[in-house]
Amino acid sequence: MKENEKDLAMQCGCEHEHPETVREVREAMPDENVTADLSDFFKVFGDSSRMRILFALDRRELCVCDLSAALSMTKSAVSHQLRFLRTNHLVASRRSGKNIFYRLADDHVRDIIEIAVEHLSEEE
Amino acid sequence: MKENEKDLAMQCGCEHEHPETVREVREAMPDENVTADLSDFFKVFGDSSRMRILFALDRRELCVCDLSAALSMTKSAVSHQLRFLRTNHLVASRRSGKNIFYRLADDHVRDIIEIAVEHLSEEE
DNA sequence: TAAACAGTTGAACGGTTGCTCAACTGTTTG
DNA sequence: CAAACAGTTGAGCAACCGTTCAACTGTTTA
Repeated sequence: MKENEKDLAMQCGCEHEHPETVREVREAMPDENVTADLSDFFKVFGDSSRMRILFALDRRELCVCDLSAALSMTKSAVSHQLRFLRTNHLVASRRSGKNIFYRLADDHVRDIIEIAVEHLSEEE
Repeated sequence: MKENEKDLAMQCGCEHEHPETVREVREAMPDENVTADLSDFFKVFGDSSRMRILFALDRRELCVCDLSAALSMTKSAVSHQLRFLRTNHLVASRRSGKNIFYRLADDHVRDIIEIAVEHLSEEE
């Protein structure tokens, strides 16, 4: 067993895995920043309150107050989630008098949800 | 103000939102089960360890030991995450002797990640 | 059949997260 | 300018989640 193969083996406290395979997969792995950014992005969709907000905004532009009424959430809770969504560039806003209207920021949201619906409908 | 409009207004402790809008959005909202299933699905992608596992398996079928070596995680941690992924039908497995090999279950994984990468690359 | 290895599982812990509450900013209206 | 309304924010709390650890199952091999 070569030195670098032994190193790889050390990683899991497991002595008999397949070193060639491990090295190949390791080298093909994207940078940790990339996978972290990706999972952070999906985290945004991974909450049912945010998902419901996205569905509502998919229908039409809405102010915080109407959103909170439509979803039966407090304005505060909605606002917290909207900030999250805004930070992740999924929604955009404009002020109109006392109201701030939110809308979906781009079409990726619709695309991604569409594929997810497809996947779920195929699950048995 | 009609009775049902007052009801909607009560929902957010806010008296002056736009009742027509609120009702329209409410009626168009998918069932709570649907949004819950969707967010549960995305939750699976919302963790960097699972994301890295998916990238590794996208490259090739792998046993738990090799996965854990390639990602520098304990076998236990990998196994817990694989169970999560299996429950959500994102990976499938086969036993071969002492090893259990995992692979991606279908192509939706690749599609979804592709769109996410696209979205992230457009963010400024 | 006993030892060695691959993988799974459940409990426990520490960190994260989503909500509530209360205080705040900013805009409009009297 | 003061009151009323729309929305934001930060602290605090409870629930959730990912890891570790140790004990376990199941397969192969000597």
